[in-house]
Amino acid sequence: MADDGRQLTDLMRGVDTLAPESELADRLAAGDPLRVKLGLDPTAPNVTLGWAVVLRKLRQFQEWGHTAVLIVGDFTAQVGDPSGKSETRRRLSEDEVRGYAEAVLAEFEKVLLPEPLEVRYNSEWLADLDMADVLELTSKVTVAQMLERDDFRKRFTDQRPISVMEFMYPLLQGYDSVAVKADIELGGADQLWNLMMGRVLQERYGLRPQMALTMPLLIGTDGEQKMSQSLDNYIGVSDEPADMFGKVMSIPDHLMGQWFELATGVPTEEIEALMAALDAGTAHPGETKRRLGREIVKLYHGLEAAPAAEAAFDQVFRQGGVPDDVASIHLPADDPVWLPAVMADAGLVSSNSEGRRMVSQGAVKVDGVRLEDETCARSDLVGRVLQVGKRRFVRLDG
RNA sequence: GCCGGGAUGCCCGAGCGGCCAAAGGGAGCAGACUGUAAAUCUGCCGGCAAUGCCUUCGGAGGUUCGAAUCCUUCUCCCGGCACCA
Repeated sequence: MADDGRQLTDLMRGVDTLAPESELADRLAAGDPLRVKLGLDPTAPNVTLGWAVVLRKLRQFQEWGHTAVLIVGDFTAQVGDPSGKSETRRRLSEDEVRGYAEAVLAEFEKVLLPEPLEVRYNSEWLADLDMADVLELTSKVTVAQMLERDDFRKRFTDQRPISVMEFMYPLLQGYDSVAVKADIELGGADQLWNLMMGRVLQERYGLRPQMALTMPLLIGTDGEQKMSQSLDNYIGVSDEPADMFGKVMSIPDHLMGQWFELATGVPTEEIEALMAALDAGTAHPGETKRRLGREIVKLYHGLEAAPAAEAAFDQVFRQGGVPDDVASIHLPADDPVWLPAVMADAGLVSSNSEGRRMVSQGAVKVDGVRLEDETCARSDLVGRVLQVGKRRFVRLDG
């Protein structure tokens, strides 16, 4: 196969860890399509760019003809993956999980190819395990092996609680690999240990053990922590183009390299050139970041959406203007009008007090003119745009 | 089961009878600066049309002129020890 080299290079782009390292090349050379497993726990309703890093890797495998085996962890979501967490995670109800699963799957389809794709719910096999099966499963792994995992060991030595149920999580995830006979499993960098557990279990169940391939964790818009919905530092793949672009523009500069690499399809050599230009000072960071924003918007909303998103962004931020699609509200009949209440009613601020603070801090503008007083003649407001801070707008109707 | 420790605002955390809407930090918001960002500086950060008033310190009672602070009780969490057909 003349393509083997190219295929391997392509598949290895951005990869954090591949274990065992040499096996993938051999398997690709053998020419059989691989069963590529990716498990997702529907614990939140959106798909973030962080998730998309792994998803897009899965898509790459599809593009080379391998089968994507998507495991919806409807069962495991109710256990809760403790990976990287310092404490026991809240358990989700069945209804929550089902709702999330549907929402998340719909978003996944935007990234993955329809073929070859296999979607499986892990309750299919996990819900039917009886006690004998469970004992069998638990007999395959020792407590010492469990405690090799960093977060478990840490909690153990710190004398913080670890429930036995949490020990079950990696076993169940690993059992998924047994059930679907995965050849390779993808995941975020924090999943490596869990993926290796799948490998161990497959071997003990007499199957060919899977490979593990992890992607680095995308840092969130705060520039500090991994992107996640619970930290609210994320961009969702379904975010509106303008919103998506704006959020990209707000990331710290030092994230650009990683984001180009992991969140766009820009070729590696080109990214290197971009980064080199930044280091050399020959490229403007702002311009480079705009490129990043366009690339990301393009990926999820199409080619035409990118320039439009950028223009909308400029209108608001660069020119301090007003976006095109501003919601309208009706002013109360009073005259003069007391603005704090209007802002609170419109949801621009959380309370009248907050509104008053905004006025006193000079954050409130009417048609771009800073407001000095909380009250304002009605005639000066009708038909104008009320702005709070940089990005909250509302049009005032009579 | 026994012994001990704990529950404070979005989070962490001080307070231990009045000076407490509650220190400090983080997060967040706003303003200045900028590249839009980061960094930095400044301000805000329970509610109320407001020099005051109202609701907050796990729940319910009580003591007191006065309680986040003291007492009783309940709920929940944590640790240690014991027990385990």
